Amino acid sequence: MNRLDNTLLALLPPFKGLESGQIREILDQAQPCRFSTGETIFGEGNDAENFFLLLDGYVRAVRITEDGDQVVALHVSSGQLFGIARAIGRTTYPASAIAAAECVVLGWPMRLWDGFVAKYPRFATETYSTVGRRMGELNDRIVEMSTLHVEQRVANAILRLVQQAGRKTDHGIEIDFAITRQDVAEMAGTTLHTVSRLLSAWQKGGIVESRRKHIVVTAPHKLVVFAETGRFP
Amino acid sequence: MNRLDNTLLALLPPFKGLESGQIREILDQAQPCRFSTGETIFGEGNDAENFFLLLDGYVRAVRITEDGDQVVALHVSSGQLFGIARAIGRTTYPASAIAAAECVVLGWPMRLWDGFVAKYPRFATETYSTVGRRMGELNDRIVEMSTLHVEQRVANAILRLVQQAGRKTDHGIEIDFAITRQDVAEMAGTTLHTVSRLLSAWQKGGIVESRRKHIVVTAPHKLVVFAETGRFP
DNA sequence: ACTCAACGTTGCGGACCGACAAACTTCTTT
DNA sequence: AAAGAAGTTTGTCGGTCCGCAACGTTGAGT
Repeated sequence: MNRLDNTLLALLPPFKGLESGQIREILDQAQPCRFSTGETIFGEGNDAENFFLLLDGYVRAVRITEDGDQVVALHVSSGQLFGIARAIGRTTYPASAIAAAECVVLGWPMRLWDGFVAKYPRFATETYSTVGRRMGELNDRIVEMSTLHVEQRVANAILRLVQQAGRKTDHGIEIDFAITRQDVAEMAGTTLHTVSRLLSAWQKGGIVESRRKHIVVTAPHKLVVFAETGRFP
Repeated sequence: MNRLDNTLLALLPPFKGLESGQIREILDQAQPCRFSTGETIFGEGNDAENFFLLLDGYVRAVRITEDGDQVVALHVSSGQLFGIARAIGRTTYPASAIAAAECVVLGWPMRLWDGFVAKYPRFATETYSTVGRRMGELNDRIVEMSTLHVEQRVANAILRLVQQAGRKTDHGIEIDFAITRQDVAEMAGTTLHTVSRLLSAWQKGGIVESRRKHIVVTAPHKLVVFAETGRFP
């Protein structure tokens, strides 16, 4: 079983270019783990005891406010590192990580972090560019929420999902994990009612098709134009 | 002149604990610079040729959308590093940096970055915790914008300013640089009209006092409660 | 097959807040 | 001192979008 992981790992950005001995060493220290949909991998505010690599599946990072509102901070797709609190100088996790689909995960105790950064140059650069990517995404969302209307924000949220978890099908690009209207609402900062209305309207307009917990974007280009301009082409 | 900087630098987190020889070395490579209010230090999207330390003053990081809307990403106060694109794996600046007051700045060419990270341990940890702090702030703002009303968002924006640039006066805590209603609006994702109305109302309620380009929070605690609950105590 | 819970849809009323407009104040410039 | 620019205040109007409510649909468990 570990043999599969071995070749797999060597292809991923953080460990690319390493010799098989080093890969073996990394794997020996890793704790492989499975999580089923909805399971919590770690909780907001917990001590950051481990850092993780997502081998397969999707992970959602969520934050919860005092009065119970959830906000989706980001989605992690396979091949990415997560729980890397240490990379931003934190000792606790800034958000909860919840499996958005069946997940296969490798975890390492945080005490190995400094060694990884020192020994594997790609690991360091990859973590920092991961942080940069996520920071850029947060920034973009703030700009969106400051300047755009709900319709456009929902469009952007769905486009972001498509980018991170899009899978081509006959009808268009499908989001590769179960996602509810409520989830989309928590990404765009609105209510499930509004999301439902918008998806219904877009379905009539031939932009998306959606069934329960599934969203397929049938006309991605039109959605992009709408997200940017607020009008359909 | 450099002697002053010498002792000054040794007190700041990134360079704390260094010997005077090392400080001298760092200073020799630095380009000191002044910027007056409103001047651009670097522009969004530009090649990240330098990284900076703010010795005195305040810097605003802003992003501009295609259709001309400005959004304030964050404020930098003295003693902090900025323009540290490299720390998040970027080769371009993600936002423009504009002097929000008279600024004194040290700049280093980005090619020195890796050396700094390797040679000065505090520099590395400090940059990553700076990134973490800013990321946390972005996250908080997203949560706010997703869940709170404009009134509360403006309150939070002002409290954030107070925290980063508050100066005690006889009447309360004053924001230490010139700031317009428009600026606050760009922080909270609203319009200057709404900010004006809110400040007027709060002034009548004895929470703030504001003149042209100046804001003094006279009852910080009340504002905190309002920011959290949406009601005045 | 039936039950129940989770998820989704739709209509309606109204609060919130942005857009437009106009006047006023403060500061800078010449 | 006068003119002008920049910043602020205040009012009115109307659209967006949220909350509430009720109902419909899908799927999982027994």
